[in-house]
Amino acid sequence: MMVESATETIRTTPSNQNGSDGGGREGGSNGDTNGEISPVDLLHLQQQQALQAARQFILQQATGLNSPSSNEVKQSPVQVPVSMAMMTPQMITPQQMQQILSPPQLQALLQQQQALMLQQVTHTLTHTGSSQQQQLGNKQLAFQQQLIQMQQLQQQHILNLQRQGLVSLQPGQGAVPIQSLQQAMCPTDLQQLWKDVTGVQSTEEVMKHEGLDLTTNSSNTTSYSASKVSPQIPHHPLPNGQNSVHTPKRDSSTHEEHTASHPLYGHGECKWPGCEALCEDMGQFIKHLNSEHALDDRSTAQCRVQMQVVQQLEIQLAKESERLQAMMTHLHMRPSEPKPFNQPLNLASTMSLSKRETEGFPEGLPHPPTSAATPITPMRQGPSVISSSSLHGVGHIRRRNSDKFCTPIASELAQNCEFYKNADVRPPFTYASLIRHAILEAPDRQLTLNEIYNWFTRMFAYFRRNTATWKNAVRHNLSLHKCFVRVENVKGAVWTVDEVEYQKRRPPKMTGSPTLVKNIISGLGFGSLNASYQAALAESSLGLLNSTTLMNNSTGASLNMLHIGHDDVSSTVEQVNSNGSCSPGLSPQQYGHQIHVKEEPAEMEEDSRPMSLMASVTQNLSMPGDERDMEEELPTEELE
DNA sequence: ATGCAGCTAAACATTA
DNA sequence: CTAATGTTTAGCTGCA
Repeated sequence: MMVESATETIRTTPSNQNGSDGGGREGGSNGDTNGEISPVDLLHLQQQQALQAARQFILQQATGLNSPSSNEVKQSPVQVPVSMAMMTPQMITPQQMQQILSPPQLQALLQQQQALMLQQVTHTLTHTGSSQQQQLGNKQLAFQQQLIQMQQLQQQHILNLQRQGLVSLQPGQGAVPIQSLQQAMCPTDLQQLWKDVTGVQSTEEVMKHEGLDLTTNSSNTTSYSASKVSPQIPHHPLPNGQNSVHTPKRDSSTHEEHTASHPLYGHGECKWPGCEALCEDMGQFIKHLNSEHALDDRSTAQCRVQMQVVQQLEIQLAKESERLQAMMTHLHMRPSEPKPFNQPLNLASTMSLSKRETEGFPEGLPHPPTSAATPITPMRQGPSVISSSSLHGVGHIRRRNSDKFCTPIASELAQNCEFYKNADVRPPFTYASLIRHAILEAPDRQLTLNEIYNWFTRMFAYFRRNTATWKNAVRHNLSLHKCFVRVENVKGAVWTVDEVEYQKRRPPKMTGSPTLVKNIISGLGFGSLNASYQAALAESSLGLLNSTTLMNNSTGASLNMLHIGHDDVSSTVEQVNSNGSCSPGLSPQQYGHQIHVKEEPAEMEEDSRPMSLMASVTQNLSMPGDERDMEEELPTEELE
């Protein structure tokens, strides 16, 4: 989900755009052909083309141009009342617009454009002969409906963004810093906005002209290729597409544009999709534009197709961006940030895969790629993103290790708290460890069953589904494990943790052998990298370890290895962990009781999160101890 | 091969 | 009676 991290997305986008721009420009400047346009360039160019066309329309209409001549005027931004948008010259690129406008402003812009168009339509209608009034009236009606649809669409989009946490703005809200906008909105979102605009415009055009019904608005389901091939387009789609590509906005922005440039005109050719008509000069082009590409069914259809193209490309871009994020996540591993997203996801998923899930459940697989979808989602992933893996819920993941000793779930959780809250990823802890953690976090170290349930759902997105299953498991664990003591209370029964029993559960585990770390690393199987990492490890730098972990995560094999290592390690370090890190991430409430930690050995989830690993490692390292410590720390728990 | 630990599922009892 | 809460048993899987 989606969730994707906005940041990453954003980052990606710019780069893509830039890259495309750069490429596009060069190629585009030539105007030529296209021989080898990369998908990105294509996307970029087409989007720009569509956007510009849309912008033009708005401007034109705003200026009152029903007449052809007015079209020519398009270049002057002039008159448009009000909004920045209006003030914005055509030449401004979407990116620029994005930078200039804050989310609220963008929204306002869209609304204004719509309103403006509506007004114009109305105006036009008013001045039209009575004979046509009826017809126009119908058109107007249709147009208005379309506008409404567009608005709804936009609102919906904005809401989605807000929901995803990508955008915090609210329609009426004050201006938002540009930066926030950029951060808040992922490229696709911005594109979507533009798309909406474009769509509106096209719609308007249509309306203006013949009353076509653009019912299509946005709903086209056709695929990119399909749309391109769509019968509606008389011209040669393919060539056009390419041309269009070439016509990058950049052209417009460049020198040519200033004087007499038109987004749809470049290198002496009409860049209208499917049209390669040669035009000696701007005047001729304008003429051609008005005669050949006036508002009619065909143009409308082409516009729609273009919209679809843009849409498809946006989707593609989003996917690629997600992939990139996932890749970066694996390779970069940002140590410090708690962002759950990245690593945790991967880790968790990977871990599970490596372990058992692989066999039975697909959980692991989907993650990497999917996770991105979230989105990110965040939130997505995400959110959502992540979700895929967890869905199965079923699988048992095993956590093996951790439970055995107590674990420093706290630190883990603390670090990846947000991640688990948003990502539909199964936590790598055992039910027992989670329950214990929940209880210990409570102010009085006791919780009712329902409160435990609530904690699970609050802390883990994963436990917001399949409630029957995990709740049953929770009850089962409470009853089964002696460490959970049921205490009759005035209000009813509450559950407490008997630390002694809990620790008894698992024997102090094995001692970590000094070699563990080494094994782990080697297990990861990094070639040369390993060497360096190992060296780093030698130095006992946690950071390195973290990275290593991440790296591992990326590869299944490595994961397994890692996993193993953890198990071994699992034992003791908890104290360290508990002391330090645990609480940080936890919510205030949770905070309270981390103290206990000491008692338990620190276990970490095995496989799971790199973060935790890192943390633990760090702790261990920090200690005078050696590998042994490491081992202990490494332990991870899985839960399932 | 065996035992342990953990997970899921389900049956059943008790209580609110 | 229903739903929530507890208890217990069974079958599986992974790991040591």
